[in-house]
Amino acid sequence: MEDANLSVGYVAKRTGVKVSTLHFYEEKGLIFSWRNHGNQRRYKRDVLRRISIIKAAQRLGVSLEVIKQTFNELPNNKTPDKEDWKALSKRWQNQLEERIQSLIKLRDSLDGCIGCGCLSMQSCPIYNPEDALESEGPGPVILNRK
Amino acid sequence: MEDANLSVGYVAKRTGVKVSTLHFYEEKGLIFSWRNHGNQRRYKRDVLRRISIIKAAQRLGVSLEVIKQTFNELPNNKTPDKEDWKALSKRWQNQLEERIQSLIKLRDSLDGCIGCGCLSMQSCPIYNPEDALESEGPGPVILNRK
DNA sequence: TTAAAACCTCAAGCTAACTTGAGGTAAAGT
DNA sequence: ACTTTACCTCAAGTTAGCTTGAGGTTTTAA
Repeated sequence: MEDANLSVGYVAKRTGVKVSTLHFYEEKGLIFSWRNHGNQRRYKRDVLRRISIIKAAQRLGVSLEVIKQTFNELPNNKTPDKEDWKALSKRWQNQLEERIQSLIKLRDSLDGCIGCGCLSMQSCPIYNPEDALESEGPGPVILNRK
Repeated sequence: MEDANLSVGYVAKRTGVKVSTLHFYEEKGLIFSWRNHGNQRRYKRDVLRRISIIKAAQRLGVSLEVIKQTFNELPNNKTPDKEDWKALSKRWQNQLEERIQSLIKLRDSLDGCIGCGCLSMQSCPIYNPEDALESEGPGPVILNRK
């Protein structure tokens, strides 16, 4: 009963993502399936958790590429269990923290700059990324709307 | 001397953006130029400030579309002066603040979730956007790298 | 048994913010 | 005068993360 074979439509309904997204994730190597007699995708139940993790990580600002790499680091590319998720989320939490700090820095520079209005390309802290904000940093922060 | 006619190459060098980007901004209606005898672009000096503002706003997470709209709201689509910039940056600072708060909320949920590991699609706060994070919210946070 | 619902593949489209390239003209340096 | 550098236009390509559509097959429900 535990390694049930779930259809793509069922998985879509349960996770709230579209069927096309599941196809897409599979193509990208983020999830896996086998085919039934009539060439239709079938999934193990753990795909649900895998997708939860993908979605959670995305909300933390982690790209699909990085998520995939992370999965690959787990023995046998297994779906992260409780302990794994603990480690992953700690790691991503740190990156989140860095991004928050960057934004706070930016907000504070802005405080200083409002009223100055110089916007000198050479010295304005709003314009200039010198302050580690972009230097090698954590990459784009993206919270997807909708 | 003040409304000098600057070449596209000069403006590119001074602002650190590529010539193709200047073409692009012009096409999008973010900056303006006239042509010399030989059909080459010429800019007023204030284009430098305009580009500074575009870049600054982008770092605050404002899209080109919104930047353009904002410029359009200024009388005669003039380049924002010190006072204008004060108002604009205040406005954008608020949006920045909201994004920071969203991320902090997310970080804190994460704190609670690490160790729990449930990731229930139905109840996990990391997965679920219920907490105003996505609801109509401030839109995508994007810090462009490079 | 038949019709609707679900599934399949593959190609192309979407958004943002640009970049690259081809093919040609103008301006500047020697 | 000649050559290099700068500039021009227009079309197409790039990245991420998907979505849409066409044309066809399989499953399921009545």
